[in-house]
Amino acid sequence: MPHCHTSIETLRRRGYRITPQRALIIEAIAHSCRHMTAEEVFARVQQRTPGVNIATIYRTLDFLVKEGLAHRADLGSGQVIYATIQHGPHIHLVCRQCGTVIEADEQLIAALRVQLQQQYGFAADLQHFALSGLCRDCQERFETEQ
Amino acid sequence: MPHCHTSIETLRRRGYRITPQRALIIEAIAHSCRHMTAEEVFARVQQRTPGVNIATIYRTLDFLVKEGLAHRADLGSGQVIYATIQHGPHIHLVCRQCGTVIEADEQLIAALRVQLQQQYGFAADLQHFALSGLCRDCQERFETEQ
DNA sequence: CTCCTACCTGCAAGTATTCGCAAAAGCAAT
DNA sequence: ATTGCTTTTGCGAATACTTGCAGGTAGGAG
Repeated sequence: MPHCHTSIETLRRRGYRITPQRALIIEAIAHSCRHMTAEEVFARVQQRTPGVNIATIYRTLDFLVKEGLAHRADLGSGQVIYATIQHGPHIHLVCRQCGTVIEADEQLIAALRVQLQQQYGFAADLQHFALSGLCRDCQERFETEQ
Repeated sequence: MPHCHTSIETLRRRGYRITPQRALIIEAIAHSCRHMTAEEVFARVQQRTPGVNIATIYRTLDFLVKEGLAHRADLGSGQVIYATIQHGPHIHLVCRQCGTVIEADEQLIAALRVQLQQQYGFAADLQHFALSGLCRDCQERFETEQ
């Protein structure tokens, strides 16, 4: 599994310390084939090394996001998920009525990325982000209702 | 100020009850010229009618978002803001390193809206959403650092 | 291999947000 | 104006997340 080592090397190169806790957390989200909540990361880390504190999980996840080695998406109503940058890029379309999540292709926003960089000098993390809206079914319900 | 009445009428038409609390909260975010945090809405409502509970603020804000009468944006690190749909649409570009927020023009995502509707039948709330990334300065720091 | 120091972590307390339930109050019909 | 049914609210407790601080440890210098 190469990419947790890549992340660790990147952090070392930037002058951060590699603690057992950080290694465990990086490994946890790298090996998960899906996104994980903070609580799920905590459970997985606990399994291998009990005693790691939940505050460390939150701090380290935020730290990895800040360093660009993980992504954070707020799906609304308390659902916050984390994933490594190696996960195939995609968009979460979250219905604000029924909560359904559709995963859309990232190609849709390739043009947006370029424009944001050119016009605002902003390098957007568009690999893994959430959009709120209404799914097809809920749109229909809304129309008939009112 | 017409648009808080519009929101109230919409809710009534959909069969929801108009309580004094709801009216106050709708008025609060409608009259604010900026986005507000839940705490700011609470403060403003308290000013006029002490006794409204903070849980009601959270519940009502979520309710308004679900009904499409307000928007919610998570700017990261605990910053969650709400705004009415009447606010001019725009994108928040939030730097994940330094926290700076740039407000970008909504025109950039007009095409995306159409594509999401056509390909996924999804009506995205693109009037007021947040994107995480790196601002120009932090990109430069990253490049020189490593 | 040991020391040193700044960076990290654990702990416990603090803040933000949500939930369950009983009481209160819209509003439609009478 | 009153009744009745259902939705909302307030309250307190539970959960989710953050912060301050003191002690622990990674990793460079000697």
